[in-house]
Amino acid sequence: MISFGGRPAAKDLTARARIRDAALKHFAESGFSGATIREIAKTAGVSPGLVRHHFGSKEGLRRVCDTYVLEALHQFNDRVLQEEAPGDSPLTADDKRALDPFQRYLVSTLIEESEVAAPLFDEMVKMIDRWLVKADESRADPPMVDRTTRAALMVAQTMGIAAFHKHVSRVIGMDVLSDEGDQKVALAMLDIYSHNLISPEYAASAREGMAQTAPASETSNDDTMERHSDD
Amino acid sequence: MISFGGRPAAKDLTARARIRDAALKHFAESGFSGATIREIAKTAGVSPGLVRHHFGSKEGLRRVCDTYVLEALHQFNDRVLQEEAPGDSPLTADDKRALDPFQRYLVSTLIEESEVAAPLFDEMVKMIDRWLVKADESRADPPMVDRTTRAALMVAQTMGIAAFHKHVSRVIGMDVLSDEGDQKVALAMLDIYSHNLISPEYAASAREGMAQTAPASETSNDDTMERHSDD
DNA sequence: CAGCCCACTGTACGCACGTATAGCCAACTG
DNA sequence: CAGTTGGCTATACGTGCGTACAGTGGGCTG
Repeated sequence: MISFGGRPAAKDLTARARIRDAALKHFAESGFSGATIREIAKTAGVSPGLVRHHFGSKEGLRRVCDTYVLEALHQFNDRVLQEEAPGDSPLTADDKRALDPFQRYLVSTLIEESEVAAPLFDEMVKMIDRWLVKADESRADPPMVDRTTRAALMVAQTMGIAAFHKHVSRVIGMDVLSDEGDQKVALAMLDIYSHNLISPEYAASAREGMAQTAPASETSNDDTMERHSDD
Repeated sequence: MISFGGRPAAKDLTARARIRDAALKHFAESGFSGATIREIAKTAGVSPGLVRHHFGSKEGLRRVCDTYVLEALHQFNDRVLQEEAPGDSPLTADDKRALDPFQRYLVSTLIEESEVAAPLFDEMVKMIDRWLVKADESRADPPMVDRTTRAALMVAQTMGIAAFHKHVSRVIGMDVLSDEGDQKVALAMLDIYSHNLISPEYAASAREGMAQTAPASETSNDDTMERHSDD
């Protein structure tokens, strides 16, 4: 069982564990390519050579960190699903708090494509999908698109808040990772998800409008980034 | 005026413009640190030395690209605000399509902190905020949090879809950048934003519950990433 | 035509990185 | 006590990067 809260003092950890923890920290803050073995070793209080000794290569170290986080998320997922409908919200405040340490690592992992990025994302989709099942029960009209698509988009949206938390913090004037900011974010999410930002009537008409204008894909998707004016 | 659609043939561009376009492309795909001057020069069909000749340094090249995109977004924003309530949706399909080439660049710029990252984000917040004004008019109860906070979170969410579009595409089984996938995403967003994923009753009770458990910030936000179990 | 400017190239320097390897030292084993 | 194992360090190698700089050729100006 991977513990989220308790932990032995840093000095009591195995050098291997200290390296892994340092790597989790650096990968989360700087990404995989941005982090360096030398800095990770310095944080762990060991020599760079020892990193290679224990993990073979930087890629090997990444693999260990990835599976560690994947396992943690998987256990967390199981625990949430086991509780079986604790309320109406997808996550309690405590649950969100427990995931905080891993959020930035998840973001970095998902953006730079590693092997476990897909399983990690799918695991989160599974979580939201499960929650959408219940949410769909209390709606009158059938959903416009399948549940999985909506779940995937909501996961991407949620991770977006974590990815750009620095900008969000700056705009709202408080750190979203602090208790105060987290509460404000939670309130905002409650508000957003409990109110229709688009009226159902307009959504219906917009759907029909879309069905007319674009019944099928027509244009080729060439490299759109090379379109700019000259000087 | 920066053109979004029309562009001269690649060979007719100034070498300087070709370098800038190549940089926009590489920065968008690989990020600033991931992109290399050598590869950018190769794409532009020039020598690496010419890049330095025209832009001074890699940082100077970034600065030019940043202001270019910032200007484009600013013009786009002005144009949208000028149209004054074209409908109920924040962006039309054509508008979204016009922003597509810059989305990945925006994501990369926002994640790696550059000087214009904050202005870019703020510009987008301004867009959503403006749209929220109208959305707030047609709701009965007062919002739980200020409009700016909700706007910032919605921007982060929206950018999250762009940031993780690869994973979303994999899960939903079609490229979200294609016409087909884009339409599906648009439909899903219409559905999500036109339905209450959380009942207002639960949201209200959850708000009161939160007010009790955490009336003020109490714990310090120490480094939460160093909490793990030993081996 | 002489002189100059400037876009542009080729080569080289210094640096930081991941990686490789030889060796040290404490702990365990017979 | 001799021998071996394994955690650990120090040093060095190769590579790719941003950067620097000398040089070149075409077009403009006087």
